[in-house]
Amino acid sequence: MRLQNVTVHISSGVIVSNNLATGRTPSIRDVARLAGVSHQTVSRVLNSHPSIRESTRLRVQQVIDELHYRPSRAARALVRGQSRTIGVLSALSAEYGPASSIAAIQDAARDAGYFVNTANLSRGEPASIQAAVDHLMYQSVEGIVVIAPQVRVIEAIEKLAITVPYVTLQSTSGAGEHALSVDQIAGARLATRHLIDLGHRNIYHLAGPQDWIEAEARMRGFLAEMGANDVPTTAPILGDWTADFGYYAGREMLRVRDFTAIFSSNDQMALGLMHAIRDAGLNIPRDVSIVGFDDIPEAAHFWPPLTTVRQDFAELGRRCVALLLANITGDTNDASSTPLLPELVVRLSTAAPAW
Amino acid sequence: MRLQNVTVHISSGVIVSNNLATGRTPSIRDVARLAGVSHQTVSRVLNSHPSIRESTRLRVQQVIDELHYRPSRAARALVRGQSRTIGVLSALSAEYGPASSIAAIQDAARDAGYFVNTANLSRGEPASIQAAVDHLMYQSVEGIVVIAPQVRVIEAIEKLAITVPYVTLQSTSGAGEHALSVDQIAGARLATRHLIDLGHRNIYHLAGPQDWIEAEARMRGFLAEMGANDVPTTAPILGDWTADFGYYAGREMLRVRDFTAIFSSNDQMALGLMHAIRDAGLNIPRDVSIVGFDDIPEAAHFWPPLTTVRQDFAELGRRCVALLLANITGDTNDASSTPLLPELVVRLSTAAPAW
DNA sequence: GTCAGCAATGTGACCGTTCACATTTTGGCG
DNA sequence: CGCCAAAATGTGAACGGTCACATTGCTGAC
Repeated sequence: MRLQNVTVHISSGVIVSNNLATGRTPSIRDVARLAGVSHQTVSRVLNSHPSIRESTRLRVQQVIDELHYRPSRAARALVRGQSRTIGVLSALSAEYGPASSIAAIQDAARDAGYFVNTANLSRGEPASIQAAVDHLMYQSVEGIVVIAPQVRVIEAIEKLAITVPYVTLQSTSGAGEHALSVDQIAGARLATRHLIDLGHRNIYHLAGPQDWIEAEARMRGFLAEMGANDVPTTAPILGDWTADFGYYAGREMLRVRDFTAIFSSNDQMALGLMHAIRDAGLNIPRDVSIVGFDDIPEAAHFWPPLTTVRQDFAELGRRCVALLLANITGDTNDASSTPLLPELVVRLSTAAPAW
Repeated sequence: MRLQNVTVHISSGVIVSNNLATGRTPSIRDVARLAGVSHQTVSRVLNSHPSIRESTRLRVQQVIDELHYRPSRAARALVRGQSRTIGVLSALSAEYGPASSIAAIQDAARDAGYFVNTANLSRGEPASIQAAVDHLMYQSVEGIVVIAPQVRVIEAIEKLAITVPYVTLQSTSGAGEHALSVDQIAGARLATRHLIDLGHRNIYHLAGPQDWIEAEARMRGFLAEMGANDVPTTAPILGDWTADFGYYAGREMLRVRDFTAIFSSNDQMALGLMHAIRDAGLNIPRDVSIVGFDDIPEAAHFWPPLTTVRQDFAELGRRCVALLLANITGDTNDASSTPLLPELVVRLSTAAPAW
């Protein structure tokens, strides 16, 4: 299982077979020697330089294949001064949304010839941000994608005066240059408008954690749409994205049953809400309508199937990489121009109010 | 946003301030010059060599801080011949289980001073495995964690004769040396036994995709427990892990309603099943009992809350890294000794059969 | 007072690639 | 058949660390 090196055969000082004398992994000079050319010619073959005779190219390539030679990434990075690596700074990386984006980022980066290194912020935040960024910088990443759109994380990053370009996913704060996101406000307005159109007037909003930028954006969208339709609002409840919280929040809310609909800031909390509402013996959507956000794959099979706002996490991840690479190479920023719009998916958890 | 280099001030050939003459990022020799020591002394400070006078260490450290000097990872990797990077080969990386494990792997690796590079297998499988492994090998990873426990992936990897240690997560195939997993068979037996104990005799099994090792293990556990209790079985249905499939499978199964319980190979499919069963006007658990597998965070809020088998993905990820690093450094394999056992979580989706 | 021995530091080579530049080969044309 | 530009290839020096070994300074035992 661990045969790291090419086997070696030396007999009376003469190298037998065309393997290397030493047990090292082959280098560009080994290839050169065996192919009867200079190391530089091999380098040119590797980088498909135009002025290489086809016959030479073939001969060198053959030796490369025989030796299973791979150029050393370290040596290349050293002399070129670039690592071809981008970093991802992520919180909640086990959640559906971030995980989907990360997967897409990795694919897109790989297609562009880049490597991806991820650092998580799972543990207690304070120094952890600094540590995570350090980890990435030590890896000499050429750029960073931030998928931890909490205000304090963004602030910390700006304070760190990072020396490489970075892009934040999902943040709708003014910073246009290095922020990319699905329009959360538009999505929240879609959801709210849907409830209003159905005839609801007593609508609660179960929001995400206060310092999450997207939670705040969804809240703003909710309030804006309510205001635009002259529907009075109560203060949103601040949750933590989990189904557990949704459940307990739902139980609290049901003590005073003065609403006919709830717009939840994500699908998990909506699930918890639905659980609490059913526990109370109420029917969804007859007694209470529920709208979620994200459209996780399970949402279509909740009971009842959840009306929610779909956003394309994968596309977001891809655009993010495009924007970041454009920043790195200095190209024009093509990708972020057209905004990414969320979409309302109407299922069975919403209906006109019974009263 | 992109001030890559230290600013430079030169006046009449004399370097003003203690910055570098060139716009380069500082190297170990720059630090040495400014601290009035040799580059080797700086190297020793960096690697906390014991025989360095405290005063010297302090002086060097100060220059390092002033210059914001960071050792070049590329140069270090080049001369040491090691990258301090491990690769993760993953399929379904957006799913809860794999995503949790990946996050834990990253944390554990970071704590051990390693970097993690992930390659996904999302696209069409055939050449993609080779490409993904190539990607990782080119990154010169020192080891690989495989979280794509499909038979063909494992086979492909073994065929590739990878020159670095690798560990497969979740595979219960005999290969003890580089396989680590929660005991899937035991978990499946727990779930099955639970249904049998409740009095069920007509139990279906909705399995995972055929070539997934863990799907096969759960199926084997199911069959073993059924056999041990002399309960006749029908052929398991092979699914694809998604809630959508669970839904359609459920609809098919309900055409002939000859069962009182279903053991689903994961929670998502169980959710789909429950959806289909309710659509048919049946009650869970009165008419049909359902057991899932994984205990995703949402399972507790399904309707009804899902009885399922919990496995500790995070712990699995951590152990995986421990095992891999032990393999890399040649240490004794401490971590994998005690098996990781899954746990039955009984909620409300199971009950004694009504008939 | 000298010298062994260790602590602290310095010197030069080397890792595997690319870069800038030098040199050789090739082919077309007068 | 010689000449010249362009094509093809070669040469040596970086890149920024670490390694092996050399050197210096200091302490203490005889």
